[in-house]
Amino acid sequence: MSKCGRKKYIKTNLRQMTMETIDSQQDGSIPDSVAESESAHMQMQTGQNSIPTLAQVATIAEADESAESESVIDFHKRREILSRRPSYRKILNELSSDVPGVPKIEEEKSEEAGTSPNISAMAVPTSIYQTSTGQYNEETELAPSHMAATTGDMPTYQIRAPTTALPQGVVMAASPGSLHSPQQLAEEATRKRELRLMKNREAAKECRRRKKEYVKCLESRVAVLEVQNKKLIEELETLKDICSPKTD
DNA sequence: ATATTTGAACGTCATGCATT
DNA sequence: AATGCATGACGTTCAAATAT
Repeated sequence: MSKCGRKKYIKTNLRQMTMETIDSQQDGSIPDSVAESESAHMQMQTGQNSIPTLAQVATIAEADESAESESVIDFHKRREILSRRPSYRKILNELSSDVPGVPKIEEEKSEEAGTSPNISAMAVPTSIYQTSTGQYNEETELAPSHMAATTGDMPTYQIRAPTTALPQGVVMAASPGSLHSPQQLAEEATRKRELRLMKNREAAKECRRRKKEYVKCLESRVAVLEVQNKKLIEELETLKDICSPKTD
């Protein structure tokens, strides 16, 4: 790891979560139906009635850096506090059913249908790593250990078992029953894992795309409502003037 | 000019939910 | 119950913006 220290990540996440907290608590900044469905959904799913406060998050961040023996407990505490938030797609679709002007996030079935059946046969080399700029590098097999999140240490790196045992893009059609040797079983497990990761990778991309769409949608709705609000205020002022003319 | 911060995007894991 | 999908959370990387 070069310039990215762990504190930075905590800080970054803290900032993000703070913004979320502020956003969700601002009066009027979120349409009521959204806010209601968010909180309702949150309670339904997690049994919690509040979003973590800044102080809570800060405490968590500090606790994260404390003694190693407490790290597992901290991790679970943190998990509980940072529990799942309501699905934005659900919120938007609920919103759109209430408000005719709000478009639904569509499923893009045509695209999905084109890709998913062939996904297992896609020849994506798993030893290639795509950078954020879109270029592909040879993967160095250095993967961040997720235990780093629980220990509070600098992220440790573990050497991954090379995933190049199989020719990538070649999907073996062996049924589980035909696998005998431990090596074959291991290969099958690796293949399944790679397939799962690839599918999840694609799902995550799609999910982010939808999320961006959702955010854009909300932003445009805010813009529309602001204009509407302004007009109504102006109208109110005009009516006030008419009803109570100045007697000078 | 260099260091630091910030924001966006990514891959992976964990988990809730719907379907089979 | 098993399975697959969708998505929140997390850690990581990179580039642009900002501070020194």
